[in-house]
Amino acid sequence: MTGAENVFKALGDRNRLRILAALLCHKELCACQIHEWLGVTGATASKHLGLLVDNGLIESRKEGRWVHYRAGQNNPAIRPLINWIKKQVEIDNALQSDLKKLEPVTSCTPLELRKKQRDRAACC
Amino acid sequence: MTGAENVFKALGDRNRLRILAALLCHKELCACQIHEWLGVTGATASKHLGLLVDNGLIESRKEGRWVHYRAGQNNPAIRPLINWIKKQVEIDNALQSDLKKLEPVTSCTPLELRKKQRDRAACC
DNA sequence: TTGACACTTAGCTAATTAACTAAATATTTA
DNA sequence: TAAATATTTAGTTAATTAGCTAAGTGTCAA
Repeated sequence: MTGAENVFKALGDRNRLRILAALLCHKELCACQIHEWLGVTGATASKHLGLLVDNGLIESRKEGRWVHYRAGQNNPAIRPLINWIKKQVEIDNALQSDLKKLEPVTSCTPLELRKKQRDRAACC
Repeated sequence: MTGAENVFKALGDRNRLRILAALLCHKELCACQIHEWLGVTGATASKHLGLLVDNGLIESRKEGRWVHYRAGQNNPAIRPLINWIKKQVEIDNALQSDLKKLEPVTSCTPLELRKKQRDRAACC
């Protein structure tokens, strides 16, 4: 019925909240970086990202074969909600240590990240 | 993991959002008034109310055999979130016309409401 | 004290959904 | 052009959950 209901449904999932939290402290992340960090298949990550986009919580920008995501800015109605979430993320210790694990992923380009993944796969 | 996740889960349900919307424009409602208006069994309404209470979104006050509910005020962290919801409720036409149907229920005491329900049951 | 009443808890069922694999689409590189 | 890569879509399965009925708890009134 209400748009708010769908927005809350989108936010009421651990992995989608993680994605939003990551984008609140990283400006822009590539789909493959997010999928790597989340620890789910690319298909699953893509679904979560799509849901967040549909509800205006994040935005995407396509660049060649990569899709970059950032926190939603274009919908002013949702701004205060995102600000509230930002505060909750900051005081959530578990989430903060979770976000630390993002750093090895964000410190290299999507290309380098892929190479690492290939190398890791080769050793098994 | 995060508290925010559970808050959003609680809000991501149509009937629980309806309850909160009702309490944002009625100060205090009895469980039986809410259950009547929602159109679900008392048990189901009770479960929804319990979930909202658990997450600090509403508060309850027991008075004899009745339990009165009101929007949450005691948790300052959640205040801005509730204010945001209030705005969304105001601009949601479907929800507004839904809330109009609350009036026949709020215009009589729990006792009178019960009597009406009995009369209605008797005629079938 | 007995019965009616308001609400909650327990247990079940049907619907929803998060995750996976496989296949499709789109883009780049050899 | 063919192969590789990044992402999305389709379809399946297992877990979650909103709703129900029935039973339990606490309060009030006859």
